[in-house]
Amino acid sequence: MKPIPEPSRRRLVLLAQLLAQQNEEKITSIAIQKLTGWSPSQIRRDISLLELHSGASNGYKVQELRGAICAALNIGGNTDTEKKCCIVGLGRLGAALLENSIFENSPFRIAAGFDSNVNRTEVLRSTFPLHPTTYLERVTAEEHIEYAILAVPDSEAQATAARLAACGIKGIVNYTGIVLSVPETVAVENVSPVTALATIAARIHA
Amino acid sequence: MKPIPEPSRRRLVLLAQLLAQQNEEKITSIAIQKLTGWSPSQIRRDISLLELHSGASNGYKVQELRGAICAALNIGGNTDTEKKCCIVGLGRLGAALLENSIFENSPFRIAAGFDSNVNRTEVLRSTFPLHPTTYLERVTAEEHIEYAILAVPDSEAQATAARLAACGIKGIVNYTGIVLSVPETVAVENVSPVTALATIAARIHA
DNA sequence: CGGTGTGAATGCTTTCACAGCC
DNA sequence: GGCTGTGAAAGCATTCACACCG
Repeated sequence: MKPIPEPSRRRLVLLAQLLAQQNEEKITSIAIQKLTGWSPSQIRRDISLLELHSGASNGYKVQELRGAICAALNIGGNTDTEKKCCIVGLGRLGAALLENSIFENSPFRIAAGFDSNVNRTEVLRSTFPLHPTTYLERVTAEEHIEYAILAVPDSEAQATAARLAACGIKGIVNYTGIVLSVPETVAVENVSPVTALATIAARIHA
Repeated sequence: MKPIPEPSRRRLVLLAQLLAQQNEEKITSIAIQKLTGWSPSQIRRDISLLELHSGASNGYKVQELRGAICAALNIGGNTDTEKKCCIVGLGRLGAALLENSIFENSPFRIAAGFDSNVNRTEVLRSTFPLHPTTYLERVTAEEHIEYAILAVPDSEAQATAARLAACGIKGIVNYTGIVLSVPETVAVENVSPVTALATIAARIHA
């Protein structure tokens, strides 16, 4: 399968999520437009990239389509494609993510949490082990952790990201207010509230 | 000034943030490449959209450039362009954002928090007022709140987003796992950990 | 009909390459 | 020499429009 362009990928990820929330058995590109605002031809083009060829001529079967998207983007929900993640930084924000229900029904499983303050790793409760950040390299290697959620204080963000990159982590979800510099082998998604607000504000007037 | 295309806007928002973290007095497009991975010609093109014409021929003055970006994207740090926001949903995640330091030195000011559980609004401490969600319409109008951070449970996400849209909110930062349907007058930025991880995972293999 | 899938056309974005400036 | 700013070319993404299918 040929590579799927970035804008389509981002839409397909959201589409997969949206289909998971759907009750109907079938859905048309026009119905998807109503939910997302994307144009029907764009939606059809995105889907055609999956080479699904489900041939159906009046709408897509919701679950089949969702399965095809997950397969193409390797974000399948079944356990054999499960991806291991860790949370680095267990302050208020990081600790809030320990709530495991967030990741239920997602292909991601949190396999470890880290904080440089040993107190926190001992006091907090969670369904997966918490370690001092000193063990970052060892645990990520042993557990084959691929993704990281970064929620350390801004002052430690860049240094921690560099360590994660050195561990061979494939992607970082960045909740810090810092713009990270990492090798291009590491994908970063910036989701700090301030960055997100600024992105929106820039769209409004600019 | 002509409208700035979306990909450029997203990069410029990050660039502004990155410049704020910089110590040097000047910076070149090549130095920015080292930090971000973007190509120098792309960076120069993005900056040229600002019509800064600072004419300098060996690099940009960091603070001047940052100021120009903030001005063009209306994300200025000075108090008169300050933008008011609210946090809706004060569970673990929403409550974590009460930590006001996150928004320090940003052009955004949290002016209110909401939760449907009156207990939480009374127990939690914060530097701005917390209200029961019943008052959402009233308070957003009185306080002229423009942006919202949505951190309610998934089951209430769509309904709450609809209410925010009806209030005339301009943008929503969505920390829920739900894909929101809102009128196109409302900008949405999806930053739930699961969506962010999925976007990254899709990039890796696809 | 009401819908999908897809060449072909259009419209954006990125990259190239070079004139102009310090 | 090293760097910016920008026309012009190349490369992508989106939209159009229509053949085809149930």
